[in-house]
Parts: sequence; C-alpha cells; structure tokens
Amino acid sequence: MARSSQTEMAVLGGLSLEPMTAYALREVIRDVLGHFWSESFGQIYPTLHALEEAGHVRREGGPRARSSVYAITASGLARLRDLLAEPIQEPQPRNGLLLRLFFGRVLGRDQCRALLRDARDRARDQLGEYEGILAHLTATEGHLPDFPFMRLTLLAGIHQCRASVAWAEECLTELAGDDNP
Amino acid sequence: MARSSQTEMAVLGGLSLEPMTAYALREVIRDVLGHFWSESFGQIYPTLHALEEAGHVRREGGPRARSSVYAITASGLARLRDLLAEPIQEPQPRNGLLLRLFFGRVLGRDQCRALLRDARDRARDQLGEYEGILAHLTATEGHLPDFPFMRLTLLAGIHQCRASVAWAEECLTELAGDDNP
DNA sequence: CCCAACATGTAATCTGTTACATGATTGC
DNA sequence: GCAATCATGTAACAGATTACATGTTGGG
Repeated sequence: MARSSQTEMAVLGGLSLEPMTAYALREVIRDVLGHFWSESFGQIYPTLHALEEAGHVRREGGPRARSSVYAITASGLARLRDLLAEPIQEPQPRNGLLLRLFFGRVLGRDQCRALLRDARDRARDQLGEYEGILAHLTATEGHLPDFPFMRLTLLAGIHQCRASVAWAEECLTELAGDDNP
Repeated sequence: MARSSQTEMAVLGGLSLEPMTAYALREVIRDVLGHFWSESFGQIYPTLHALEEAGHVRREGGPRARSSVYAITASGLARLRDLLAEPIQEPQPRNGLLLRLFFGRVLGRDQCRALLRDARDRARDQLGEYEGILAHLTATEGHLPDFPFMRLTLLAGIHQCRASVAWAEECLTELAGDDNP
C-alpha cells in the first residue's frame, strides 16, 4: 500500500498531532522531525493517497477544493499504533566523517584536524539550537500532552552534540603534531 | 564510473590498507568499518571492475586465476586523496527510536520505557565491545601508522555510546508514572 | 502587477539491497 | 565424501530523491 511503512509512520504520526494539508505536513516533517527524520516530497503525496484509499486518513474539503486538509481516522490511529510497535529498522551506518578519519593517514593530519574542528563547531552550533528550541517549546507548548515526548528527542540531540564536542576536542588533543614527523 | 563516489572511497580506502581479494575487502568493510560504514555486496564487485578499468586498482593473479588480489595503484591513491577531500555527504537522518518516542503519546508510556531500556542496554553492550576492540587493537596493532586514525573512530563510538546511556537513563527518570494518570 | 509562498502532483532517475546462480578449496 | 567457507558475479527489485509541471493566493 504505502511506499514504505516508515513513510506511513511519519505521515500518520504527523497527522496525529493535528489535521493539516499535505504541504503543511511536509513542513512539519522537515522542520519539527527534521533533526532525526526525513521524508522527501515525492513520498508524501503518494503515501497520503494510499492512506486515504485504505481509510486511514480522511480528506476534508473535497478533491476539487484548492487545498484539502487531511485528518487521521480511528483506523489510521490503530494503524499508527501498530506501526510504532514494529521493530525499529536501523539504517545502514554511513558516517562520512569517520570514514575520512579512518583513512586519515592518506588524507593527512592537517586535513583531519580541519574536519574535526569543523565537526566540533557544527556540533556546538547545533547544541545551542537545540537548547533554544527546548526553551522556546517549554515556554509555549509545555502544557501539551505531546510535549514530554517531544522533549525526549531534543534531549537526545543535546546529549549527542555534547558527546560530539567532547570527542572532537579529545581527538584534536591527540592528533597534535606534524604530518611528517 | 563507479556506482557512487562513496563506494569508491570505501573500496579504495580498504585497498590502501593492504592488497586483498574482493571477498576479503567485503569482510574488512563489514567487520572493520562496520561500526560507521556499510557497503552491500552487490556494490563492491562492479566498483572494483570500474576502478580496474580506470587504472586505479591493479588485479594481480590474472583474470583466469581462481581468486584475484586487488592492489591500489598510484593513480588510485591520488583518486582516494581527492575523494577523501570532497565535502562530506550527510545521509538523511532516519532515527526510528526517536520517531517512536516523538509519537510516544500514541505508543504509550510503557512501550516508550521499554524502547528506552532496550536502547540503553544495547548502547552499554556496544560500549563494552568498543572498549574491548580498542584494548585489543592497541596491544596488537598499536605500532601501525594507521592505528592513531582508527583509534579516533573507536573513540567516537565510545563517546556516542556513553551519551546514549546517559540520555536513556535521564529519559527513564523523567518518564516515570502511569499511562493514564 | 509581480513576487513569494502556498499547494498538488508525476516521471525519471539514482542508489543500494536482496536474491539468485555458480564453483573451488579445505578441514573433518 | 560432505559441509563450511572462500570466491565471483548478475539481475530484479525497492526505496527515495530530483526535476519537472502547473496553478492559486495574498501582500507590497
């Protein structure tokens, strides 16, 4: 039915927050889930059509209206519960930074250090961003029933960023010295 | 030429460690790079053929031998250096655990706690594994020129695992209480 | 009136995985 | 002799991205 149960999960999940248009759903997935999830544009529309056909979402405003709002149905909520309970599919790891560092002898110490400094700086920036979002969300939406769960995902980002910074610092200390000593 | 420059990088990188057969290369990618990189079987052979045609690897033992050992050439090493210096392609994030937790209100607190305990335990196991590999590698290959760089990737795993454990613990503390309070 | 943002969709393509297919070597 | 491992490859498929294609609405 839907392209993949993964996309289905994200789409139904988004609509479980509140009914919205396909366009708004895409923005929610990009802007709200974006730190740990992504769906490409071309997946969302076909998945919504499939979900509508299966009765898991209801299209409000009719097909001839300029924009249609999708809402999750009772069967859609049940489907979402099933999907969320499915075993987690870990994506194959593909960490370009670690691949480059692993072959650091070929790349050279200087370039490795540059990569590490860059990674550290980006992690630091991201950390600030997460902390800002967390503060903002706590102030504006701290009362919502979904908030405690959204908070967990932000905490994850914060912990991972702190670890990245600490790791990069440690590596930079260890990697001191010349390319050709 | 090669399926993707990413695969090319991993293949040339593997051969930069030492010449080996395609089969051995696959095992190195799976067992040594496995914690941060993956290549599927079906990519390695075509990429090797393309690299051979381009003169970046040399096939030793001839095409009619039962098994052929591939070695990286001077142009291959140059190509690897170029690839390693290319900007890092970050994969689209797809963290199934965080997606499930984000929709934790639908999934239920109990199941969220189960997911977190599981994640914590797996991170702990992995941490032990990384520490074991690091100790072993330090003892047996600590003198190799590639060792300091390999070490960095293990340190990354160790830091990330510790962060995951701490995060999961924090979440479990926060997520105490009943599903329907 | 024009531009940015809203809105919906399709088709081609790329990338990567899995399943299939085959055969040699080596230790038990 | 037989099973496991070493070894090499291809083809079909699945999943996802990108580019294309089109039209509306609202503000400056």
